Amino acid sequence: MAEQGLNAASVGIPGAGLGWTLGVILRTWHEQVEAAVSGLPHGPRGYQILSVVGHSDPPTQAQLARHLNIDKTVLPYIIDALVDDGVVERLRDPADGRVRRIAITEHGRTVLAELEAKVRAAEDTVLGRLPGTAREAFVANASRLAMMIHAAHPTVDPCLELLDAVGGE
Amino acid sequence: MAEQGLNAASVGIPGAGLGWTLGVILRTWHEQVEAAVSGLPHGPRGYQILSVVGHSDPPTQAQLARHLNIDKTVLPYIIDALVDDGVVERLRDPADGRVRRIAITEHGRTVLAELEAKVRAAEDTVLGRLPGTAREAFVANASRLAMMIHAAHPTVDPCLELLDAVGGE
DNA sequence: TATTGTTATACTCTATAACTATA
DNA sequence: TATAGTTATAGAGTATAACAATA
Repeated sequence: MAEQGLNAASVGIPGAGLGWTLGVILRTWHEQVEAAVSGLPHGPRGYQILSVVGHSDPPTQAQLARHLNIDKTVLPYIIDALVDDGVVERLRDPADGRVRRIAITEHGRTVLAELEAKVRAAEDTVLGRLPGTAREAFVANASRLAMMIHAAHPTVDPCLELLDAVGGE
Repeated sequence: MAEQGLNAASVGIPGAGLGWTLGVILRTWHEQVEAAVSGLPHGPRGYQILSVVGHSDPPTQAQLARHLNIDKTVLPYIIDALVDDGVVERLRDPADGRVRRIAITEHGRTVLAELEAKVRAAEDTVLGRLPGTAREAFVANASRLAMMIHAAHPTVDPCLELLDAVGGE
């Protein structure tokens, strides 16, 4: 019981490489944000949807599924819960009777504003351990990398405008 | 069907913030590494265990579970599969009859060496989109952050020696 | 009494398939 | 024929609870 940690011989491969590193950070983010957005249905998932819907023209469910990498078969349940909560609504597209566009409601905007403040605070507790410049560099590099990956992925939406705005190659 | 992507209005919150960013990167890592280590039981999970065991003194199962954030009840199944594969073995600890220390076998060392080369290549396809300096900065910052989080987490192993080697505060 | 390892069970999340309505 | 959305079902992954062995 004296020794609880792993031997220092693992310095060469801290934890177990990049996957361990990203896993630790993402898991912490998830825990913090889950606590921050408790109340909203489906926690971080529901928040991500509300956030996208709140900052873009009403997307279709298929677009949301592709963008957030959520299976299209689980989206209806989450959307239903968010509609019941009164933060989003389903709009019929006059141009295409098949699609349902997800729009944020007025109430949803106020909820989103509150949650964004809480999430910012939650992310501060995660990233705040890094000095300012390192933190900014980390977020910028991660964003850039994720958007390049996302843009290159054949099955998901291009998001090329975003890429240009950030400087992908 | 003309427009497939999301509106550029979401530039302010690319995707849906930090969670989206880390999720995209980690998911891509997982896909690539899963393909790279196919053959080893339990894919990336099995690889992470083999990697830790191959680079440290034989840890107990409880230590492995805490370090890799795997529930202690699923570890026996994974270890069983790795033992059946002949890459690790369970050793009894002379000092404590309860614990089973997991050690890599000779065969396991050759398998690990091969897999590490494949994983390095897989990670290159993930991170290779970033220019060299940005990539190094990203990995260094991510590592540092993850180790600080890990060290601060009360329920997991301290790993303080690792932290010192990298420069935590 | 607490801890390591194990097993069995239940629960959650995700993926598969099939159906409708539109195009 | 193909796509958007929905539903029901099956599977993988994860957590909960209980147990034996040891400290």
